[in-house]
Amino acid sequence: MSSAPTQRVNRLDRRKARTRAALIAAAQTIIAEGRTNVPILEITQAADVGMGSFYNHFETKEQLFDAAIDGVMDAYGDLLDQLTAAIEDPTEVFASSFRLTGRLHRKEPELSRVLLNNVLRLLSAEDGLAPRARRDIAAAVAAGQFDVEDVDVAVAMTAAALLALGQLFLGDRDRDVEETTDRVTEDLLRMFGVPRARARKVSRLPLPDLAAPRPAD
Amino acid sequence: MSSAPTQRVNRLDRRKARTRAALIAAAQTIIAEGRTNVPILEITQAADVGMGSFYNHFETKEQLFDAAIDGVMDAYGDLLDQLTAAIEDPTEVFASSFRLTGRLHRKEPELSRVLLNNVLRLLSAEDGLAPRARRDIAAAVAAGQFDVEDVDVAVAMTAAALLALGQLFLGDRDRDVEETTDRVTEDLLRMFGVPRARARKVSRLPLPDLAAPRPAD
DNA sequence: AGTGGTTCTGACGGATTCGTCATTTATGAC
DNA sequence: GTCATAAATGACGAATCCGTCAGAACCACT
Repeated sequence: MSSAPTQRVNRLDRRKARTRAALIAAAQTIIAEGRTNVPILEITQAADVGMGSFYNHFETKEQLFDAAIDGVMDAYGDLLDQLTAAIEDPTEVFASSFRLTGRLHRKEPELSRVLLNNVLRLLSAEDGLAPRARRDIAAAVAAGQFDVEDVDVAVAMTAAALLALGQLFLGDRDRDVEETTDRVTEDLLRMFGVPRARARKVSRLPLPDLAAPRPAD
Repeated sequence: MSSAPTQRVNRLDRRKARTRAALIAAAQTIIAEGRTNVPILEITQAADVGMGSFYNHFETKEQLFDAAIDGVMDAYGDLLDQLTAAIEDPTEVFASSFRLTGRLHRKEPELSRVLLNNVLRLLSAEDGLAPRARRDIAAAVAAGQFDVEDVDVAVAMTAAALLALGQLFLGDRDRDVEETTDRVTEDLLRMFGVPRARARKVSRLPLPDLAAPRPAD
């Protein structure tokens, strides 16, 4: 991106976007704490924004929460795409994404809790991560590496496995995240028809570093 | 007056239990509709019970909901045990339970929604279905039929697969429940180390009839 | 600096919900 | 039948929460 002083247009728009972002950010931390059902006033205070501002941007709390979760999902999805951009082999892309997300349950506990507290959304085909999983799986199928009859089932099983991992780590803090995640990855790959030896190898490849995802400001 | 034989136990206790049961039953249908957040008054009215009675039995709505969900889970778990009591082979017990529960997403949509709306509880190791799954899986492992290194992982994957099924059926009403459920069952079994041929066969065996579960009165 | 448009703000009235409590009803012992 | 106890009941005051609105603050443009 070139350094263009585009501040010419919209200072007003930027102000509006800023308070909207503040609301969303506040909502994200509140969701991460599992405490939906807070009064609107508490959200606006956490966002350091006037009470009335809420209604300038959203009509209901649910609307705000939806936007907040979408934001988290999209930001994380973008990060994943970025981290796996260098990998060409479809199976490896899938495996890497899954393994990174499994590790995220420990590295980013708040993000993990957002996932767990919004399971249906994660499983649902519309939002955030599911389309990316579908894309990756479809690519592997097209390349003749996965043998799955029904991509939707595969997507659902992937999401489900992710949740299962999160729940496992939540209930047993001493569990080895890398070890467990990689083994489940291997199981998943085998479930998708990848030969045993290759499944094992792919799920043990070195991983790119997972930095903290940065929600867009 | 004249006859006082088997009137042993307190009529008072029975009255108390009855209103408690009424509250729980009302809460169950409300939960099934996905509408937590109703005022207490609405629950007591649905239960045909005085407003004040609520506080004779519970301190918070969450307490009531917890009891209600536990009740549903236990009732369904008991039903499952009953239906699979005649089967001796551990793998078949596991597969039958899973397949029955998959079908339940269509046959008992309300129960299905209870599951989906309370995912974390279903996944959690403490309550309801998870202990039974653990028991069945452990039995299959002990019999040398499952090759899983970590029973907790297997339990979590089972629960997650169940949720994935529910979500799939919710999002695509035309999807074939039996077909999809049985295929996922087969995948799960193979993931647990069951040989391909046997996995396929076991996940296609005839099933006992799934009648509507009857919560204890 | 003036003007018109946009967003921000917090206080307020109205509505909802809570939890208590005095009273009533059902039960059991005598 | 009388008394004592446990549970049920719903009306009421307290508390919470919502959504609006009138004015302040901010911004672009001339």
